[in-house]
Amino acid sequence: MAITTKDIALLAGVSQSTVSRALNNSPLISQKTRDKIMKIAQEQHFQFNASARSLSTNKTHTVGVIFPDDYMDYGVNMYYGELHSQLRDSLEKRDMDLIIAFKENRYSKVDSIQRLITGRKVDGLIIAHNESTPEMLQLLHTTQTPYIFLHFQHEGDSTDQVNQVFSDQEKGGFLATKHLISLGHRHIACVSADAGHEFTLRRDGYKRALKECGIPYNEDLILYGDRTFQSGYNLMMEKEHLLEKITAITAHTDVMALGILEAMRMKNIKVPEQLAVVGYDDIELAHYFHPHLTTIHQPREQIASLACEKLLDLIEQKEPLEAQSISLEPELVIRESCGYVLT
Amino acid sequence: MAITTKDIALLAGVSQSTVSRALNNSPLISQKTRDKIMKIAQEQHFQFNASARSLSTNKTHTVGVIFPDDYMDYGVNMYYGELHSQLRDSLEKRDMDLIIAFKENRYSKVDSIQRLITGRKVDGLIIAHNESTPEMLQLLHTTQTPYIFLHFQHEGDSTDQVNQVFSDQEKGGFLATKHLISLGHRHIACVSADAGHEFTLRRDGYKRALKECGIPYNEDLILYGDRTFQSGYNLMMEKEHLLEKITAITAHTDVMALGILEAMRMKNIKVPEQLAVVGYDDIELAHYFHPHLTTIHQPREQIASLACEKLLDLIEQKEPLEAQSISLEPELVIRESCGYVLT
DNA sequence: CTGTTAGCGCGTTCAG
DNA sequence: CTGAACGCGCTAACAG
Repeated sequence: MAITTKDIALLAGVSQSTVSRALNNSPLISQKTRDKIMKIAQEQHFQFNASARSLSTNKTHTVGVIFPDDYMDYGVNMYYGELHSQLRDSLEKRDMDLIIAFKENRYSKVDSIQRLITGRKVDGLIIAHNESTPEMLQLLHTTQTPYIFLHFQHEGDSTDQVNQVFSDQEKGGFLATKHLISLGHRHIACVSADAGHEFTLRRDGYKRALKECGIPYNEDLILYGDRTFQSGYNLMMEKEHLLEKITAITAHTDVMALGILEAMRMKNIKVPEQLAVVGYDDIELAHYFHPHLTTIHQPREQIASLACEKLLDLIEQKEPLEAQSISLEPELVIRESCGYVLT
Repeated sequence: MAITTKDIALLAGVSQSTVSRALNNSPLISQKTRDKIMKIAQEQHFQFNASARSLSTNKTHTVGVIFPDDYMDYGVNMYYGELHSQLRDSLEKRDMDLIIAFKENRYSKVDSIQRLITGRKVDGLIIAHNESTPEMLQLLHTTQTPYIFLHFQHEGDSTDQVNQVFSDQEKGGFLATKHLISLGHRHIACVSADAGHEFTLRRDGYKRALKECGIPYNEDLILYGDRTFQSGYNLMMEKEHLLEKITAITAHTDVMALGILEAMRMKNIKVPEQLAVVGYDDIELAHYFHPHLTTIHQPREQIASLACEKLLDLIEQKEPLEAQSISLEPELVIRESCGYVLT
C-alpha cells in the first residue's frame, strides 16, 4: 500500500488533519510542525491519493479533450498533433492531467462527454470536434461544466453563448483565393472537402474573393475530396479536362495540395509555371517538398494555448465568466507554389 | 449536483447498498427491484462518481500512456499516431480511459510515472519511451503496478523480467540491407540516427547483412541524421562526394528516406535507376510519393494491441503473470524505390 | 434477497 | 495552532 496522510500523522506524532494542513500549505500551522511533516512526506515519497482527494474536493485535476473520430487519419493527425503539443505545455504549467477521448465509445456507444462529466472524471472539457448537439450543450450548461470548443466554430444561433476559440475559416479561404487573383489568375479551381462547416466557410471565402474581383463563379471548378493526399492526387489524375480550363488551384488542405503537386509531377506539369497551387493549414510537411507550398497558416499555437488558458480559468473561477467566442486570424504564407508573378 | 446512489435509493424506497448491487449486476437481488432501480437510474442519467468508486475499489478504469518528449515531432508523430489509434480501439473495448502523459512535467520536473502510480490515477501504464531507469523499474515492481513497455526494447541484463512488446529492430535493419544486396548493390550507405538503442540495433542489422554477404564494412558510409525529413535532405545535399561511391541507401526512418528522395529530385538523380533507397517504418506517407517507398514495415497494429491486451490482462489478474517479452517480426515491403533488378 | 455498518483517504468544520 | 469527528459516494462484509 501507498503511504497516506494517516501514516504520516503516526510517524510525526500529530493528527491526520494536521498533516493535511501541512501538505496543503494551510496558514493554520506552525513552521516547526510543518517542516517535520514535510520532511517525512519527502522521505516516504508521499503522494496524495487522487481519488480520495477528488471525492472531497470535487476537483480531479484533469481535463478531457474530445477529438473527432478521424483524429488519427493522416493529415488530420498532422494538424491535431500540433494542437496536442501546445495543450501539453499549458497543462503542465498548471499541473493538470489529460484524458483523451473520442466522441463516443464505438462499442458501448456511450457518449464520452456525458460519461466524463457526470462520472466526474474531469474538471473541464476541450471539445475539438464539430458535432455539437443541443443536448450536449444542454448537459454542459446544466452541469455547469467548464468547456471550450477548440478549432471548430460553433454553428447555430446562440453562437455568442458558447466558449470557443477558432480561426476564421472564411477569411482563410478568401486570402488564398485573393492571392491567386492578385497574381493574375482568373480561372481558379477549388479543391475542397465535404467534411463539415469549416470547409463550407473556406468555400464561402473563395466565392467572396471571386465576387469582389468580378470573376464569375463557376460551380464546376469546385471539387470535393476527403481531405487526404490520395483524394487530392486522384482528383487531379481523373479530371483531365479540368486542367485545361484553369491556371490555379486553391486546395483546402495542405495534404490535398501535396497530392495535387504529386499528380502534377506525374503529368509533367510544372508548378508554379503552368499551375499555381495554394494549400491550407501550413503543416510542417508543407515546406519540405519542392516547390515549397504557399499556404494559409492557422494559428494553432495560439488557438490551443488560448483555449487551454481560458478553460483553466473557467475551472479555477467559482462563478462562470461570460461565454466568449474568440476568432483568430489566419495568415497567408507565401512560398514557392504560386510563383511571384504571372504574365 | 449529480445524482448519487443514495438519491436513487430514496426514490426507489430501498437502501443505498441495494442500489449499488443493482447497478453492479450483483446476483444477490431480485429481478423486480433491480428493474425498478435500473429504470430510475436511466431516467436520472445516473453515472457512478468515478472518484468514489476508485476510492473503494482501488480501480480507476484508466490507463496511462507515457510518451517520449519528442512524441509530437514530425515523423515521430506519424508513427505514434498509428499506435495511438490502435490503443484507442483496445481501450474502448474494455471501457478504459486514457491519460496521456510525458516522461516528466517540464515545469515542476516531477516524474509522471511516479505521480500517476503513487497518486493512484491509473490502473496501469503503457510506457512508450526508451529511458527506463532502474529506479523506475524498482518503483513499478514494489508498487506492483501493471505496466508494459511499448515499442522500445528494454536494454539491460534483466531483459526477460520486464513486460514488453516491440519489433525486432536488428532484423529490420538486416532485411533492408539484405534486400539491397540481393538486388546487386555492394556500396550501400546507411542513413541512421543517433537517437537511441533502436537505431543502434538497426545499424547492427545493417552490419550483419554486409558481413554475411562478404561485403566489407565501411564506417564512412554510415551517416547520422536526427530522424527528420530535413536531416535526410540536408545530409544528401551536403555530402556530394558520397553519392559517387554508392548505389544504394538504407534510411532508418521513412521521413528521412523521403527527404533523401526529395534531395535526389533536386539533384536530378533518378531513383531507383541511379540510386536505390529503402526506408524504415512504413508510415502511410511512404506510399504516396513517387517512387513509392520500399521500406520495413513495423507491425504497429499488433504491437499496440498486444501491449494493450497484455496490460489489461495484468490489470484484471489478481496475481501477477510472468513477465513477458514479446518480439515481433518486421517485414520488408517492396514498392518502387529500389527497382526490382540491377544490372 | 435486503438493510446496516464500516471503511477507502482526504478536506473541513468545530472545539479547544 | 492542533485534534476529534464527520462526510464525500461507493463497495463490501455482516446480519437478518
